[in-house]
Amino acid sequence: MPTRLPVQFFTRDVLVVARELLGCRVTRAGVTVRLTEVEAYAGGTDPGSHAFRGRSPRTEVMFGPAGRLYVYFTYGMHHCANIVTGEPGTASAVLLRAGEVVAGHELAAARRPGVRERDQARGPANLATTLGLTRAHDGLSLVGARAGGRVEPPVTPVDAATIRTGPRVGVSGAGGDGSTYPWRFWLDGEPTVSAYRVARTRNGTVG
DNA sequence: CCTTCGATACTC
DNA sequence: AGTATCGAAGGA
Repeated sequence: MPTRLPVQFFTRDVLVVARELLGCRVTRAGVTVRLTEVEAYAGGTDPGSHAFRGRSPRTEVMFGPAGRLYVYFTYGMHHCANIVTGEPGTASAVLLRAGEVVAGHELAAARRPGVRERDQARGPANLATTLGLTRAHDGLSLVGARAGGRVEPPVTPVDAATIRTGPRVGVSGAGGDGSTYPWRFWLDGEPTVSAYRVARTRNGTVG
């Protein structure tokens, strides 16, 4: 039996959970990814969070129990996956930004044909695709008996000295300076960590 | 390696 | 109108 992380792991402060998720293995739909990069979003108190402006049909899952997936659709074509954290009502979550495929390579390759193995789950939308996640899986639990996937602790413990932090990617500051907290966590030296991109606003559009 | 930029449709 | 992105194209 795999050693699945219990709901109590996720029902803690989002910054603690985000840091400890590094090196953990997420399994879903036949593919296992070892997480190398994540970001924390602190719900209603965080201008960078989708939940900052309160409840909506899209963000409903974030307000519920920990250990469930919050999957959103963005840029007209991409899905990104989060794991809900904290007590119900806090609406905090950890965005899964990148990982290394460690099992289910054939299925992963079928979902993203023609890409190098390193890039299979490099970037949040690529990771979601590799795990077969769409809006249809919003609310899917990774804990408990009815789970539709699982999260396991690292096989070999993560060396704390390799953990890095920095500003979150693509959070442009639309909510003000507060959206640039250093709440991105990654493992130094991992080739699967996504390239940092500065937020870019579309120009040339006239309303 | 780096940079810029278009695709695309949901959300508020 | 803005977006928690990606991949192609072109330059160094």
